[in-house]
Amino acid sequence: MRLNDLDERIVHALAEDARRSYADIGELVGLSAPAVKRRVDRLRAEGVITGFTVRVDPAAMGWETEGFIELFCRHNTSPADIRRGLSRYPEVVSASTVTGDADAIVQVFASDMRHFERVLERIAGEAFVERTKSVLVLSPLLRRFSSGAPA
Amino acid sequence: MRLNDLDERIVHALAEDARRSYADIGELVGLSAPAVKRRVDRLRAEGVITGFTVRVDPAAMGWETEGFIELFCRHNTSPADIRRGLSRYPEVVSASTVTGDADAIVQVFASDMRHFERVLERIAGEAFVERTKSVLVLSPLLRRFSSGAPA
DNA sequence: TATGAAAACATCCAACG
DNA sequence: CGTTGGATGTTTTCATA
Repeated sequence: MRLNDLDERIVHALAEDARRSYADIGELVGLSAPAVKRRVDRLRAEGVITGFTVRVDPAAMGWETEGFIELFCRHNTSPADIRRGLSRYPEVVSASTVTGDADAIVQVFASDMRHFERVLERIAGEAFVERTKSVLVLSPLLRRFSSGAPA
Repeated sequence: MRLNDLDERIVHALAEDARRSYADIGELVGLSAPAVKRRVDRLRAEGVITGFTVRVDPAAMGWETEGFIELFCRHNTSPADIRRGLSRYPEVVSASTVTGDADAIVQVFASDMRHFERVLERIAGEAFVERTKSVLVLSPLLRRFSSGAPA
């Protein structure tokens, strides 16, 4: 499922502003509005574009505290187990299994330090978790694309 | 800059589908289309909503390889220096200064391992970088919200 | 200060060439 | 893929609470 240059430029335009009109995008990439719509529809059908979402200032949503939690899991813990365990936490915005010492890296948004600590303790108490190591975000420097499935 | 219940429900509706019409959202939250638009306009003006973007399957974009790079920087490196240095890499999708041993955590998408390695070497060669430590993502388990400023 | 109704305007999208 | 035109959505104006 390879994208050509036109598709990439359309996706890029949508990444910058997903509410931009098809006519605007068409002007940008040299296509008519319906042609752009047809490509966007095709990209959605193919699963390249999985949806449209809003970019939000976390602080404004009351999420003042952000951090990463490294998970060291018990033996015989599958990625699916981790996923299932973590999906119940609304504070978890992203999680991945990784190479290296830790088994997974989990990104968490919390309202404040107390909230973050409470989430950390609950995650550390999960049956499949052996120990954790966490770092707090001081300043978010860059936040670019959005990917994957909705909440 | 506190949000009331109505604002939160509007933001939530947009987070699920940013191209949903104002009339649809209005029906959902019990407002007319113009009332929803005015609130969205206000949220944008206040910086709560920073934009609208598309959710993309990274693999479909040709980004098969994902990883985190911990940055250990030279003394007197400011967050702005790191931001400036990293913003030139299109492969960098997120970066934050953090507590703990490392100074910053950088999330990178690359087309394959060779590409990832090339980016890693170039970042490690930046003047402000002393050393790096990186892990590769094995499986992305969860990907939820989008936040922050556009590219 | 915030709302809804309505009108003017823009965009979308299915049909056709 | 582009053009067309009726349907749908957006945005301004206006009156009201």
